[in-house]
Amino acid sequence: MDAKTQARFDARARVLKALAHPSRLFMVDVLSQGERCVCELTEMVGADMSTVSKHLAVLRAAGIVADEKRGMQVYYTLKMPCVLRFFDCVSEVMARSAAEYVEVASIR
Amino acid sequence: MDAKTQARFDARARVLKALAHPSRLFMVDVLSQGERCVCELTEMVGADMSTVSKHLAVLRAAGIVADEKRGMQVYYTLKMPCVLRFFDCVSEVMARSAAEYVEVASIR
DNA sequence: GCAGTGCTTGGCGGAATGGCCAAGCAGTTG
DNA sequence: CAACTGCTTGGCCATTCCGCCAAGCACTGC
Repeated sequence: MDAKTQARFDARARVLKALAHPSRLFMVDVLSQGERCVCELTEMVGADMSTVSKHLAVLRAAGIVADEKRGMQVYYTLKMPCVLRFFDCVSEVMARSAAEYVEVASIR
Repeated sequence: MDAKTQARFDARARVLKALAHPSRLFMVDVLSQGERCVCELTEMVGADMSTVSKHLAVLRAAGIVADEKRGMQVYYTLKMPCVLRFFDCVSEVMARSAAEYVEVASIR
């Protein structure tokens, strides 16, 4: 794997890492339906606001969401709706994995 | 976020986490062109075989690849070709991120 | 200005991840 | 059986991630 190839896969992995957390996936899902302020997302996720803010910073750094301050609130929007397509594939993987778990369980 | 929703996003995150590493993405890419034994992948990735083996175990646990022992070698195959679709979207994210980096750099 | 709200950042402890080396294990070959 | 190959597993260390609390910062309103 040469340096150029390495760099390309590093970049891809960075985006996937940004998405690879349940709370962040949930927020992306919520934001696909429209912008939300941090307070709303905090409420929905059910974690400390500082935690949610840091998750949003991760998504922002990856270019997946953008923030805009309006008045006292900061609104986040989904910049990469195409990431939603991930879910279709992931669901497929999940369905098979679940089936295998059942299979393994029944063997035991 | 109720327990059921939590479980769904946990499951999705698990698959994304399995993919969120440069070496693992590279191996998925290689496997999309056909099966490979661990020794070949080790050679291509350029890491210790034990490291590669552990990465493959992560992909296998997520249901993304499958292994089959034939003779002295273990061959891995891609079970979820749909994960390749991720890359199109990731490329798009990368292109925009790169553009922003340039922008930020030029401002400095 | 000062108190209050909304958000971000710093910091800390605990958990998970990733890499290598070494040891173990299965299958092959002499 | 003994030596060898291909792979996996255990263990260790360094690094990163993740959650909360506390502090700081920006804007609003009294």
